[in-house]
Amino acid sequence: MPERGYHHGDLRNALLAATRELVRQRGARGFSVSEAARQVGVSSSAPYRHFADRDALLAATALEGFLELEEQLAELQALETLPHTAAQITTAYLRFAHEDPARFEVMFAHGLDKTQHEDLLQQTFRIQDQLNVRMARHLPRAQATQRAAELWSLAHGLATLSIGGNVQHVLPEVQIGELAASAAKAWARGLTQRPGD
Amino acid sequence: MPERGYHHGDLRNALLAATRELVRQRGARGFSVSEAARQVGVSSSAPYRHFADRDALLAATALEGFLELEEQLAELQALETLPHTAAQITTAYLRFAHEDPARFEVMFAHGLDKTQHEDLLQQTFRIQDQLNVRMARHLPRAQATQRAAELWSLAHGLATLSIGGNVQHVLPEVQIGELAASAAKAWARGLTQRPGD
DNA sequence: TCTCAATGTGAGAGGTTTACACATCAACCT
DNA sequence: AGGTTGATGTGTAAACCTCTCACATTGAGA
Repeated sequence: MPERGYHHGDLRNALLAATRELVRQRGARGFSVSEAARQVGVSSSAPYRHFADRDALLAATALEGFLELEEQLAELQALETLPHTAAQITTAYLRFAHEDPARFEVMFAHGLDKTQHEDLLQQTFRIQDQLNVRMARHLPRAQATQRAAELWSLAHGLATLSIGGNVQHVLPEVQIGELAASAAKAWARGLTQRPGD
Repeated sequence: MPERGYHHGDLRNALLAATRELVRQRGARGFSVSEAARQVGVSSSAPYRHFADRDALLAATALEGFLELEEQLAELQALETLPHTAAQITTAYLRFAHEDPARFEVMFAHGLDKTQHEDLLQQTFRIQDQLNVRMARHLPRAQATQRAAELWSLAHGLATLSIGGNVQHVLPEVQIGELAASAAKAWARGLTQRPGD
């Protein structure tokens, strides 16, 4: 590891990396700007040159998470039927959440006012769009947006409850992935059955 | 307001009330034990006679939330069909979440390790039971538990995304309640259509 | 070469959590 | 009555954290 001079050179990115790791270890609540600075080897006030405050640093790591989520959704290959597509998206979402639960929590922590962080809001829209496009392949255009929101809700609920350990204790034997696929397929089948009502 | 002597008399409850109000105002993150103590009129170390630490105080208010949620679910009258039941439960859940979003967040904050707070876990089970019973009215017994978890996930996802403002910005015109009912009914219809697969 | 804008440092103000020794008081036991 | 005691509140203080501000350092461009 190269000795560094007075200036770090890439502090912003180094802080983001340290933050992600710290959040992973100690959780969103346990994380502190000071410790991130310490880990990177700068003074505890240095981070404030790059991030307005603690929340801004967390928001920036949340943004990275949203970008990654968009990528992972984009990589999914299109499937034939709506039920399969719904199950595919749901399980992918679940996988992402389980990869780094603490960061996933940061991404949706209500503490971060998304209206204060325009970029976060934008990225949220792009993910919605991902889902819209995929729904539009199997549904009338007029329905797509609402249905996409429904699917997202289903996936998100599965993810958060599962991460929080609320499902495992009740259904230890069932794989959460199977449950997700089953719920998504049921929802999808129900859509095509009686579009009205 | 009566002058109080050296002892408060009902500090535990007073703290719970103050905590709920503070969490409602400043959010879970903005809440501090000190401020709750100040508000109640005791020294900042007094709360630790009643709660092991900050998290314990939050866990206790979360528990109150879970008890209230169980009550509200218990009050729902049984309906004829599965789709109607699913929609009814989902909208009730949503209503509860919107009543006090910050407390709802505290209830499911991953920061609180439910395995550390046995009572929280227990109450979670009782809510699952509520749903199980209602599902069992319309489905084979063997399915009920899993289906209840699916329904809970759907409702929970709708609630968290809606609270976080992730749905409103995408679908400003659609009432979140309608979206919830629609999703729940679709899911329910899909269940009865082709139980297998 | 000189200057300046960006970036890092150190000190410090003000807030928080929590431990600990001590104060107070209601209730209970003689 | 009078004394003891366990529960509950107080005050102090240590260890932390966020964030501000004046100052130091340095690379890059004029």
